[in-house]
Amino acid sequence: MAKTLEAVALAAGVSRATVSRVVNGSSRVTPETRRVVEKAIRRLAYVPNRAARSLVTRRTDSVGLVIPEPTTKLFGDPFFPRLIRGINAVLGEADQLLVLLTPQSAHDEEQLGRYLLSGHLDGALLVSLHGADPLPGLLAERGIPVVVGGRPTRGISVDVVDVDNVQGALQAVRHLIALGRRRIVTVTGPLDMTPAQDRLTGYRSALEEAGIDHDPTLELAGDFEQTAAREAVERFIAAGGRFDAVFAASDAMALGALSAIRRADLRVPQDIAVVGYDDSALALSSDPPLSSVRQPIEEMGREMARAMLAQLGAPRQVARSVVLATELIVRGSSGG
Amino acid sequence: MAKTLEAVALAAGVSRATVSRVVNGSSRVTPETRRVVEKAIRRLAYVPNRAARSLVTRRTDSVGLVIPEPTTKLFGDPFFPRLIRGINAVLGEADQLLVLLTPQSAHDEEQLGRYLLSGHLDGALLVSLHGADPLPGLLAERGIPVVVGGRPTRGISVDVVDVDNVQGALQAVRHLIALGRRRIVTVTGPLDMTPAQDRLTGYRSALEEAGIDHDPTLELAGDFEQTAAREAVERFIAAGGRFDAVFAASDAMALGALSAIRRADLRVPQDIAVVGYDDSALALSSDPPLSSVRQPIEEMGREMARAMLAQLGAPRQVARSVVLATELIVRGSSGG
DNA sequence: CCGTGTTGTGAGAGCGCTCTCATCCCGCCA
DNA sequence: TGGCGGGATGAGAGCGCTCTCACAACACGG
Repeated sequence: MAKTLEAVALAAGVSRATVSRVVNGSSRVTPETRRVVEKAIRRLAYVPNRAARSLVTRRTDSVGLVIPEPTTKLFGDPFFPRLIRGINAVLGEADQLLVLLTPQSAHDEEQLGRYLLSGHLDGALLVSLHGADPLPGLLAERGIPVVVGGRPTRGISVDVVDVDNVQGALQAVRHLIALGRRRIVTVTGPLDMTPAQDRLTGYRSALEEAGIDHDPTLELAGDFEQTAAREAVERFIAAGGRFDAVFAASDAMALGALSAIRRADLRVPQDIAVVGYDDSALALSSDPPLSSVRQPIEEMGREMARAMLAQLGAPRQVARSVVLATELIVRGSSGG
Repeated sequence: MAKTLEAVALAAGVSRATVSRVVNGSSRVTPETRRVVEKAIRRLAYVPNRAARSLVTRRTDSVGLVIPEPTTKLFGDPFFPRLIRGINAVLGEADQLLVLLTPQSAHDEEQLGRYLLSGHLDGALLVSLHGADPLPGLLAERGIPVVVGGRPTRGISVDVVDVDNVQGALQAVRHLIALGRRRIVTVTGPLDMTPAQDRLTGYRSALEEAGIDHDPTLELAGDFEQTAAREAVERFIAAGGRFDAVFAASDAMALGALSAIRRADLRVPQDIAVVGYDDSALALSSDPPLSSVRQPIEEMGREMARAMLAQLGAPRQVARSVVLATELIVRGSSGG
């Protein structure tokens, strides 16, 4: 039953220490001894006891992925599965476990802070925090390795892996401009979130570099959800707004725009070209299918895990920041 | 730094054993002693060392959630976040951690088997396995607590939490029948998966109880994806098939049907009423919005966690099976 | 007043592992 | 041939906790 180091040592005719050395792949062991030990390990199907190891090394070989409640709601789509796949692909190779933490209240979050602080987990991956979440700062301060996915509002000094939202929006709007569109409406996300801000910035830059005058009435406020976007576009049309394209900061909002446009008896893409953001399942299922900006979610997961491993390996250096490129997928809604 | 039991004992003027008793909420401690110890614990912000505890109790207080690769692809939508929220809500209260395992190959899966077997995790939650995955049987055999989400094909004796797919389909088709529809097409999922089978069963039962003759040509084979469904319905129409409603076993397929119907210049819901399954984001965003069967995903997570805790608490009894009810959400696509 | 039972508390032995030292062995140079 | 350096191995001490057992203290019946 109990496969212990001891048992392996006995079987291989060496000491515990030697087996330990072999298991940990470390240095000074004769090739021959190593072979013998490895055979014994295989024969006994020995697997090290994580708890015992943790007890002495003071590492748990597991990192937490913190998904705050609001986030859970926001992300539909295969965001999480993909992110997690990416994270686990890298973590798995390093023999690290991924522990899922889903604080559902401020109280939970506080508890979670203490939890992490007390060394139950080697580090924490935080995704898409809202505005001024104190968690990353708190943890980083105490020396807990932290990697944040998505740029947090506050300029805290932690490792960040982000998708280039500015570039994504830039690509989308450039595409519309290349199609000859000039009056391009954008529907933004909630502007207290950095992705929303960045996408708006990208939109503006694209217009600017094309020498198109900035017209604030073309910037409609949305919240990443479909309904508000539809209403915003309806209001815009009702107010007599002229436009020949829409760049929505999410696919759901693009669908909202689509339905407003259709009600106004305008055609997509002939009259109005539409581009969304996320390249979600929605994009493919809409009619016409939505041109959209694809984000490398899985890669983001991998980068987060890599950053974490780096921090675990080496004492904390300067905070690094990785920004991943996006890709514009052109489909029917922008006339291809 | 090191908040140990010892330190608390010292501070409270008692022995380690007594502190341990207090921490584990167990029996025989004078109320007064307990008070003193609790105060010391609070003052020192003591948190038990999980590794040390595991080492002696042989329990890790964490359970694994196994998400096989294919599953990851299949589930879009907030399926995972919701499931995980449900699981963690219950697990968290019992101070159990959720560890995410995402085997990406058969090799990984084998490794995972050994992993679980070697006592690194107290139990495993498995979701939506394909056909004859040997994992649940293997683990259950070795006495590892296992809870499967979604009924596996093989009749293995493990705890199962499932959503009532038969009932869901029944609700959907009854609704169509109540609307006066008689020639109801169904687009099925891949029939090697139990949800697909069950939904087909529900469809047939509904027809039968309404005394509508079973017509196999109305059962179109799909794969839960949009494209195949659209093509299937297109072929059906091209072949001169008559119908006045569609029940699709997934929202994505319902959208596929929708687009085929539209191309044939038929109106939804006037000519053809459509009902989907999953009540995903797709359902809301489609035009018209899709009537769809909603599944209690979060509740499913909670039930899975509860079943797991029950197994962890008591030695293995007879396998239990929990089936959760679904709810039909009626929207525009079936004419309200 | 002693024996017995009951209850709260303490002492101490590990759980399986890592890691520091000490030890041993071997080759090599003087 | 003796001494020495260096590399491979073993012995042993914990890591922080739980849990068994022994013990102390007290109540109570005979």
